Order: sequence, then C-alpha cells, then structure tokens
Amino acid sequence: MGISDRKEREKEELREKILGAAKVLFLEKGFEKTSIRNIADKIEYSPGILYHYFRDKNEIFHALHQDGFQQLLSMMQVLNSVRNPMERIKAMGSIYITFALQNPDMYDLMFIKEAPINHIHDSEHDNWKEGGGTFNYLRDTIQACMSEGHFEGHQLEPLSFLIWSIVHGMVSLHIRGRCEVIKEEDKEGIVNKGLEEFYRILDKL
Amino acid sequence: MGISDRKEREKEELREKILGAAKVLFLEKGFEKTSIRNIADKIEYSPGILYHYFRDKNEIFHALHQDGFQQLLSMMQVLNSVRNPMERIKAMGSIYITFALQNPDMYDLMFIKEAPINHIHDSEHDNWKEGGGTFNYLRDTIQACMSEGHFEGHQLEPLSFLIWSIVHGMVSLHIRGRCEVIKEEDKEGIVNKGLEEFYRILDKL
DNA sequence: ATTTGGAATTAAACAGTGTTCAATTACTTT
DNA sequence: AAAGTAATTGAACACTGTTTAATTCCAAAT
Repeated sequence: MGISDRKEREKEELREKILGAAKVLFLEKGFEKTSIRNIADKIEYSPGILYHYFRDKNEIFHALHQDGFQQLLSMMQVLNSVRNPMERIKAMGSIYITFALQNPDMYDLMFIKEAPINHIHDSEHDNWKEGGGTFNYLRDTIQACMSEGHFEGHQLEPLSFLIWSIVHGMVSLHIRGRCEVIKEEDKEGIVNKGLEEFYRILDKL
Repeated sequence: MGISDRKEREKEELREKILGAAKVLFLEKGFEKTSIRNIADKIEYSPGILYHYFRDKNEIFHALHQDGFQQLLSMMQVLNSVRNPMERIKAMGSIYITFALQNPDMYDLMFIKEAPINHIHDSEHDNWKEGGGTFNYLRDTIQACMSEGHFEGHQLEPLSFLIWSIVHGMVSLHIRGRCEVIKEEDKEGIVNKGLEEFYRILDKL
C-alpha cells in the first residue's frame, strides 16, 4: 500500500508546515499576537485545518516547545568535555543564560509562559522529557560535586532546584523587563554580572 | 467652588470603583480572562467609560500593581526588628516567598506578566517606586552585611540582583507550573525547601 | 467509466475580545 | 428656560479561538 504511505507522509508534511509557520510567526510576533488565522494564512490553508492536527492553539506551541529543549540540550553537549563537576555547573549556568538571552522568545515559551494544562495522555515524563533531561543532568552534576565533598549539609533535590532557580530567576527578570530597579551603571549586562557573583559563591561551597 | 470639588471626588470614586471591580475579577479569574466588559458589567457602566479613566486594559491592571507593592512593603515592616543584617536577608526571603505563595496572581502581575510598555510620562522611578523600594531595602541590607565582613569579593549591585533572582526564580518556576521535574518526594513544598538551601549557603558567606 | 465511501479541507458561524467614537444624556452656568 | 460642557452610552470595527455542517478531493469498488 504505497498510496496510504504517501498520504501519511503528506499529512506529516502539513503538520510540519503548520509548525514551521507557527515558529516563524511566533518568533517575530510572540505567542499572544500570533493568531490561528495568521498561521493559516501563511500556509495558505483555512483556519479550521489546524484543528485537525492540533487540539488547540496551546498544543501548537507546545510542540515548538520540544524544539527548544532539543536546542538547549544540544548546546549542553559541550559539557562532556568539562571534567570537574564544579566547573561543569558553572559552564551549565553560562550555557543556560546564553541560550536564554539569544532566544528570549523561545525561553519565554519554555519556562515562563503559562504552562498549558497537562493533557492526560502525555504523562509529565513524556511532556518534560527534554526539559527534565537538562534538569536531570544538573542534578547528576551536583551529585558529583557532593561526592567530591562540596555542598556539605545540603539536600540534593532542593539544592538542584535552587540552583536552577538562580539562573532562571535572573533570566526571567531580564526577559520580562524587571531590571529597571538596577542602578544605571550596572544595568547593562546585569545577567552576566549576576552570573559572575554566582560563580564567586560557588567557589566558597 | 464646592461643585467642581464634588465632581472631582465623584470622578475619583468611579476610578476606585473600576479598580475595585478589576481587582476582584482579576483575583478570581486572572488577568487574561478578565475582560473590559466584565469589569463594566460589575460596576454597571458601559464598557466605553473605562477608557475615560485608563488608557487601556494594561493601565488598569498596572494601577493594581501598586497595591501589591504596597502590600509587600507593609509585610516587610517586621524586618525592622531584625537587627542582624544576615538574618534580615533570610527574613526578607521568607517574607517575599510567603507573599508570593499567598498571592500568586498578584505576584504574577507584579513580577512575571509582560510589563506594560513604560509610558513616557511616569519615569521608571515613579513607576517602580514601591517595587524599587523593596529592592533598595535588599541592597541596603546586603551593604550592611558587607560592612560586617560578609560577601567578600562580591559587588553590591550584581549580588543584590542575584539574591533577588534566587527567590524570584523559585517562586516563578512554582507559579508557572515548572516544578514537574522535581522528584515526587520533594515536590510538595519545594519552594520552602529551596529557601532552606539558600539559608544554608548564606551561612557560609 | 461511473459510482461509492471516506478522508481532507473549507466556509461560515458563534461567542467572545479590546478599542474607538458619534450620539445622547446629565447637569452646571448663564 | 436656554446654552454649554462634561460624563456616559451604544453601536460599530476589526479582531480572537473554536466548532461544525457542507463541500471538495481522490482512491477503491463496481
């Protein structure tokens, strides 16, 4: 049955087309301002078609989501060459922030935007495979640090969450424009300056 | 001219009525789901009237903003009784997180929601007077810690930003539902567990 | 070659949104 | 009582996400 194969391929192609158009529009106009009709116009289909491929608007962008995690994860690959786990944490922080500052809209979608209500069918493990992947890597690295005698008196899971929060906090305050309170002379590049402070703290732990 | 006085008072009253209705609706339905017509219905006026008191929907909620900062600032008042600056930082973190967890929608509006484009007329100092107030207090406290010999080798402004980011990071990951990656046994109360880790780090600085 | 069946796609409608503005009402001043 | 001004309305505009009945398309079966 070569025909139904082709049909399925065509269906997949249209799905990709929708996602492609959604991504382009989303990256140039943002989530809220990208409408279903915008996407439909771009691919020269009627708006209704989108609902045969995705449950709703959230699901469309939820699919893009995964692309972002993939990208972040691939940027994290260079960490394999960083042997010292303490240095690896630093490198992770640096990569994380670089990704966020270079792809603010994608970061926003991945970590700041109101999370679409978890659909029952994809368990949180499926849902967050990539996002969780990065977090798991962080946890493993911190565990390695602890084995070396760092972070005495700390608990692994809460500490991992804390360290994630540090970089996420800086980046999200920056992306959502809450750095106005920073003194003028430090405002420029505040996220990287904050990261330096974080490094300094790590050196003492 | 008692008449124009009364008129102005009435105008102010309606403004307050709008804000009151907006706040109630916003706290029970959230920002996006509260429409201009909802607010107008609640106060039994036509939708158009809102635009004689506020530029747009953003400005209405931006006004509520200030209430939140006021509330947070008033919760911070107990800090006056905490003499040790290092302990004061901890107490600040605790209050900050308590506020955020008790008023997640308000916190969201204050620190996570897309900031309305700064209108030219209210400079950032006016705009963020209350928000900045809390940050200034944090900076002062950290400065006091440094005078006591803590945070050696650190820079005041970036370090203040970093510490703000820590609590903001945890809280915003929680509010926006990004804690699914946390192991089940630690998920419950992860923000407070993270705060404990932060305390532990502070003790070493 | 023509009919049939089923999937892909569409157009139109629904119920809502933020916002604007001409028209109307309310009320103070002359 | 008439005029003038400020407050308020209602309808309209141009959108939004989503649903669904109808239509088109196209391979399979007669």
